[in-house]
Amino acid sequence: MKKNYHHGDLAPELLRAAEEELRENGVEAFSLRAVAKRAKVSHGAPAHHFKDAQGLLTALAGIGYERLVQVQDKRKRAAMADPKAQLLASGLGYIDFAEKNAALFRLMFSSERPDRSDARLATAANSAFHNLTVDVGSLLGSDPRSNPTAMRQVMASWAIAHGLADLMIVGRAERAMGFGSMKRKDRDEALADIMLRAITE
Amino acid sequence: MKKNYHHGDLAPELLRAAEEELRENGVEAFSLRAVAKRAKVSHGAPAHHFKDAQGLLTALAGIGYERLVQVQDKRKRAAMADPKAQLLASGLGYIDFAEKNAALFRLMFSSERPDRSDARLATAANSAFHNLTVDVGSLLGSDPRSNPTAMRQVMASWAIAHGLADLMIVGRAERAMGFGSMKRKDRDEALADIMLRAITE
DNA sequence: TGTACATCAGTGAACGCGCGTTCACTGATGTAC
DNA sequence: TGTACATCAGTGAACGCGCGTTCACTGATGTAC
Repeated sequence: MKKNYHHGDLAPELLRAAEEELRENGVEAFSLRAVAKRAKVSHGAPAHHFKDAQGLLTALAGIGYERLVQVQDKRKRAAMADPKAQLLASGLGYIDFAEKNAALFRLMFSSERPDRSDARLATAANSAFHNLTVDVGSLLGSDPRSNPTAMRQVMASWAIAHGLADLMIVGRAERAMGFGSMKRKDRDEALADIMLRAITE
Repeated sequence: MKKNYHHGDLAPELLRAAEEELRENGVEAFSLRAVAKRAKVSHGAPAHHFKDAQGLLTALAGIGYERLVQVQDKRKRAAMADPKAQLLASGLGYIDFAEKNAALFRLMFSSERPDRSDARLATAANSAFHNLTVDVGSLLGSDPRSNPTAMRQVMASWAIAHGLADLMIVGRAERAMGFGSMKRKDRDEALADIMLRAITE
């Protein structure tokens, strides 16, 4: 690749670098200068693309939600078509994403750094939730948004997947269940069994 | 209170100040100097009681787990004696604690700052988990540690409470369920209903 | 009870560091004519 | 196709800030005799 004075495509490059920084050093140690350095660009350059560190992290969190949905969709396509299997696939995708992108998951759900009032971020975050609502809707055969009981089922499905994901990231589920020594398929089965308990038709 | 050169009881005072800092500014903005300032002590003083910021946060996280168990126990004492009610009370206490101590909860479960290999912290963290195991044990009438299926029930109970708690802190459960406009008792009922879905006898 | 002395628990100045942000600059690119 | 010029997207020096940590110090407390 030619070494230009102008990078040409710095914005996505910064996002990539930011994600790597996050992965290696965690949300709490995140710094804009380190991102610029990793992107091999002076530390003043990001200002031309993102207002500040918060702007960059907000964009990155948004991308995270989009990728979360992608991971879930991939799982769903590989699963059986019946509503319960689809809902489980969503949950497994959720956990899968969290495990493989722990720091990003943290940024998305537990960090104060992204600007949660940002419209694009809110849209991306809601779309993941919306998918879940649809899944539960087809399981129950009704639109959850008009039905408080169904809404609780949505919440239960989300909470158990989210709880498992979050506890797995800290290593607490590992200690309790010993996932580490299990084959991937067995682990998924165990997780599905656990989530299934929170899914009532 | 007399204004002494020696504070006399600085260690607990620092822990109190640290918790206030956490509450007001969040984990990500935590600094030792701010804690010292809040405790009305020079910024060099904490070194006599805690090795560094990590030491202070590790101790604080440990205290958090102890308080979590206390909140749960209080709820359990106020609940019916049957195992299912006890388990639900544990869950409601968990959520209650998380809501009222959001930043501390984050420190305990999602932060990289405490030293997770610290023996006291590990003990405190495990004790909360142990209580849960006991509750599920008396619900199922067997010791979960010798029974993989029961262990999954433990994990399900924990995950749904943890997931609800974490999602409530970020305000996501709020948006879905509208807890804000509910009376405390109704809200607890809704939460119990959701958690109940993950509890199979 | 009094004195000498060790230890404890603070103070505050000093250090070096990485941070975000600003700004004058400059090379590269795109556009008008 | 060539030239002039505006705009874009970088550079790198400079700034002020809060941070953690160190260290010589000093006031308060506890203990031995």
